[in-house]
Amino acid sequence: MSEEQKHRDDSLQLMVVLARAYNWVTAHTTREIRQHGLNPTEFGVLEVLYHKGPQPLQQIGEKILISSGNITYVVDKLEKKQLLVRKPCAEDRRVIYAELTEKGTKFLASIFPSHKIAIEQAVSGLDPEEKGKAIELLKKLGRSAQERFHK
Amino acid sequence: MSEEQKHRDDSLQLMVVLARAYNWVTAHTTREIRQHGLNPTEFGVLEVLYHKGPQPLQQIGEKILISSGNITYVVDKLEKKQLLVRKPCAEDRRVIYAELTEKGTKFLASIFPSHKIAIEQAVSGLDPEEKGKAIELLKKLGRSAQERFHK
DNA sequence: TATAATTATCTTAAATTTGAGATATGTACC
DNA sequence: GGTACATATCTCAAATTTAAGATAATTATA
Repeated sequence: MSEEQKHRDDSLQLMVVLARAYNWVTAHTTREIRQHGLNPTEFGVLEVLYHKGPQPLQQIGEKILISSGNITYVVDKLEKKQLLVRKPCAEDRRVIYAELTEKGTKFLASIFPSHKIAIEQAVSGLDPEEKGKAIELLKKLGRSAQERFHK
Repeated sequence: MSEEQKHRDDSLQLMVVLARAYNWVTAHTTREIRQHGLNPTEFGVLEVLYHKGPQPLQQIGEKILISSGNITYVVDKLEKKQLLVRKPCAEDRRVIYAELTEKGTKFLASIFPSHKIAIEQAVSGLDPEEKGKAIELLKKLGRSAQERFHK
């Protein structure tokens, strides 16, 4: 196959290996998360709040790419579990913040170490230098794919 | 931050940028797929059959990482749409193959070009050399994550 | 100010996915 | 042959997710 031909199929192959890598890496983290009684979406919401502080529901949904209906559903569940609370925004009364409770913060702090270990195990096939290169490329890829996605 | 500390967080960051890249790249392909009246899982099944030929249901599920119940459901839908047929295996009567119909093959052939364009658009933020490097790293990452995942 | 357009959240029904277990078949071993 | 274990598909209920539209609040514009 010519160099030309090789390049013509690169995008397709990149898509394939990206999907495969994502699926198998998340297989590790999903199993770990479920062991703590959460599903991946619930964990995603808690993780955003844990690292970024209180966030409007809307913005949480944007960060983890789920629908508005799903955000309502998941936040309801987490509120029932008393891991977070809803706080109406005083400046803009359409907006509602989600904020971790003390219980939620402690819970996240308690499961994060094993979550991190699961990730390290999942990606340990790359050495530090390769990880650095992969981070650089994936950052660029993700950023550009987002920019090129027009509603 | 020390080099040591930087490396300690590499795995976490790799996970983050991998998820972000995957989510935004698939946002492109998912929209494209839905325009043809399919959901991503249905497309995934058809794509496997299109590229690999008739496959036992079990093996389709393994390739695209979905549950056995889901495979039955999706194959039912595709069979109703007359895009594929079930074919019992003569050698092993537990096994059922899925095989594209002529309609299914033609359909895939008709949507694949625009699917490919959507992918090319999604990953066009990387130049050919970067794509090659990313493919190499993601291939290694996916393979090792799969190997390290023990049931 | 009034009107229109936009935004954030929620509601509801339908679609999708999973998980547990049922059924039937195949394989290994005694 | 018979028994235990493994495998492939399917069934069914419950969990999750989406899509469309309702409601309320905000912003932009005439």
